[in-house]
Amino acid sequence: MTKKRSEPVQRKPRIDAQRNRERILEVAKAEFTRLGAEASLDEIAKRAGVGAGTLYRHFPARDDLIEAVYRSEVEKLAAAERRFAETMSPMEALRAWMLLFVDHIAAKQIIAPALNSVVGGASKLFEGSRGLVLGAIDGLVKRAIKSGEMRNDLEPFDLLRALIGVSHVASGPDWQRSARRLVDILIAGSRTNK
Amino acid sequence: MTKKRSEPVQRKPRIDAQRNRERILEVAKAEFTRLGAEASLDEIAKRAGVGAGTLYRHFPARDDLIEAVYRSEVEKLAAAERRFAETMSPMEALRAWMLLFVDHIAAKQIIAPALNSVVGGASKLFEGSRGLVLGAIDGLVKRAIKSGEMRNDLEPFDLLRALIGVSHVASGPDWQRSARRLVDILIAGSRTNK
Amino acid sequence: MTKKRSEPVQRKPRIDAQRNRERILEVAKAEFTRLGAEASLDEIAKRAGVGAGTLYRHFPARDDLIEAVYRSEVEKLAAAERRFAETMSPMEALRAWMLLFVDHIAAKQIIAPALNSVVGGASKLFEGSRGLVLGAIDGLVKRAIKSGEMRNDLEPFDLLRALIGVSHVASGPDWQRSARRLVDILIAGSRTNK
Amino acid sequence: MTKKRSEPVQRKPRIDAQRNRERILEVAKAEFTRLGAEASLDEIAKRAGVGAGTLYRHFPARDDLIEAVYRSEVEKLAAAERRFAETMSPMEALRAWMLLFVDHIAAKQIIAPALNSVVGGASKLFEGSRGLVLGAIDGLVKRAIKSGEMRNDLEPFDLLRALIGVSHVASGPDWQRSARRLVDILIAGSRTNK
DNA sequence: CATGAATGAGCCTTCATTCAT
DNA sequence: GATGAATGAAGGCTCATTCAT
Repeated sequence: MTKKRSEPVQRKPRIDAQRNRERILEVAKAEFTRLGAEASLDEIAKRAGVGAGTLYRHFPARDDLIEAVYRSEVEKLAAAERRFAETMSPMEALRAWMLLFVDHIAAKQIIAPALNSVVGGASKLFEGSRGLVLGAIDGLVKRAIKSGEMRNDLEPFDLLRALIGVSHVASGPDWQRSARRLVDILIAGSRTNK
Repeated sequence: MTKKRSEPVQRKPRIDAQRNRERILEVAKAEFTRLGAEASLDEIAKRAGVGAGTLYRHFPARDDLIEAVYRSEVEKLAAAERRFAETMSPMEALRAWMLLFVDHIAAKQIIAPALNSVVGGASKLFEGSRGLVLGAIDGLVKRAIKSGEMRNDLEPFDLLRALIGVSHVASGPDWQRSARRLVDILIAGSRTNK
Repeated sequence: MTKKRSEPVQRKPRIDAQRNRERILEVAKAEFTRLGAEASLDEIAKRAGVGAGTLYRHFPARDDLIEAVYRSEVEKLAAAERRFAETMSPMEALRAWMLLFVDHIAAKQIIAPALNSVVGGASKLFEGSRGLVLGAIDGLVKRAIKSGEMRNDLEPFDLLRALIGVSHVASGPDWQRSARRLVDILIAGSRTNK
Repeated sequence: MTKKRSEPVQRKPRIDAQRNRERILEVAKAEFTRLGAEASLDEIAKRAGVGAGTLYRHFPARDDLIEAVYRSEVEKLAAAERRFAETMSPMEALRAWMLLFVDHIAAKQIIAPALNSVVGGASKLFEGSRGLVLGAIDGLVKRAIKSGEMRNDLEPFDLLRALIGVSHVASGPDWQRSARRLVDILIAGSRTNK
């Protein structure tokens, strides 16, 4: 606006905005991972190399930023579900997805709380993307039940809760292997008693 | 000078110190439950009806307060373990304790993180009481393995991690029943494949 | 929102940053003078008509503010030394500068302690500007010695120390004249015994 | 008062009170020396092994404590003056006393400010003991003037101010020798121009 | 007389959010 | 659209002083 107001120049168009948005998201993910959902927005803006105002233009409220970070992760999970369902046996696919979930989501301190409220159904935010995760686990579980390998009294939700719980524990030197063992216990506990 | 507006007059004897300490602990537990470990200490003091300085006299650092709250909970769990082990069958005792754990510890947002670091072994605080929880779960699991009902490849730690995870999820209208189902899945997954 | 109640409206341009900075410095100098280096930063901010945060943006640590105040004073002294050296005889210049030092620096309670640590060489802050004062007194003394009017066993440092001491005493109804007499004693004590 | 109110027991009489008072004074001097006049009274009480209330009983206000510390020092100086005056020549006595002053008073951060206000005549406290120092320096200077060795236009006050100033500078590795040189300059500047 | 618990004002500091440029 | 300065509300913590026992 401070430009000579006659030329319709348009030098720095959307590209810049888009680039900023992405940089912010990237940094935000890292910061939320490091410090949890309370990470300083000022710090995020600074690390992303933008002014505080710019961050606020893109994400008017803290939750908007959290959700954006969260959604990008969730989309990866949903995609994986489709991939696994096509290429693996039902129980294998379930197990693989559960492991991916833990691996991927764990240590990302916002994600677990965010998912938490998804499961709880409490929060307004995340409304949009909750379907993605729920759909994924639901599909996997239903397929496994249909195949007869899994108890039919199992609530997909419960499994999701358990996974979220396990993800919370992501810390300590050995947590990766521990998580793996836990997934296996969950799987074992979910099988039909042949 | 602006006193808590409900009590008549109240002396201020030495017993008050103890009473204050307890009131602070009580309020702190509630606040930590509501808001997590970041709850405002000033607010806690206010709700407990004491000056900020009084809180600091009793608990010079935030961690001291957290630990005190945490320890009082943990002691209840350890006591329960002894009770259960005496009066129930191994698997029953384990299940009962797990349920108690979830019921009791859940929704208390400091506890889970605190236990987390116990499991992770990372934190200096809680050093003192970590043995209590670890001992409890360890005893229960070992007894169940010895009885032949439980897989002998099970790491007590893993179960604790799973419980902590489940506890994290404490929210939503149905979480109590969900937690119960999860515990049963964990138990089922832990049994020997007869 | 509660604005300083005297100014009409005032834009809030970028120039304001500079203006704020200066206002803060001004107030800080006055407050440090009144109360010493422990003056309340909150109070300084309030008197300068800015929010606490603004003060902290400009001077992240108390020492940054102290140093800024200190440096602006010291620069005036260094400038005066150059002026005096050009226009006066050696002993006159020295005396004039000493009087200026006392007049100028005195009653400014941060300055004296700050200079103190300059002389002591102890403090990290002020590192930058210590050269200025040291250089000034050094130049004046060396010139006076060279002229033969001053004892050649005189440590410029000592004179500086004495001046700082005298500056400390700045209070009481008669201190200005007293300081003047002291400077003269110091000068007299520094002359060669013809 | 909470004792059985019939026996006139009197087990812990003045001795204790006196001992406490002295211990407090001792500790206070050390603390004031370490931290200046802002030292924590709580800390002083603690180090003296008494309750905060006890300190307040003996010294109702901070200034009362400061003055008490101050006075005990000042009395030593006054005593020294009498001693020196009897055993030394006028100028020697003056010089010795000045050195003692610097040695003794220096590094005791309350003393200098306290004396400061004595000289300034501003403060109500210290009223009582100001005469002691003033008397000492006055006596020494007058005697030296009378002997013809000292300029008769010298204000004893001025010398005191200078000494206080020099005392302020007490820090840095070399301050003792520097202070000594300064005293000599002052003496030199005070002599009659033979 | 001594004790030490309690109080609460006051200071420092951080940070989300707004807004003029 | 971007920038970054300004704001002000919290919150943490300390400490002088009072007061019940």
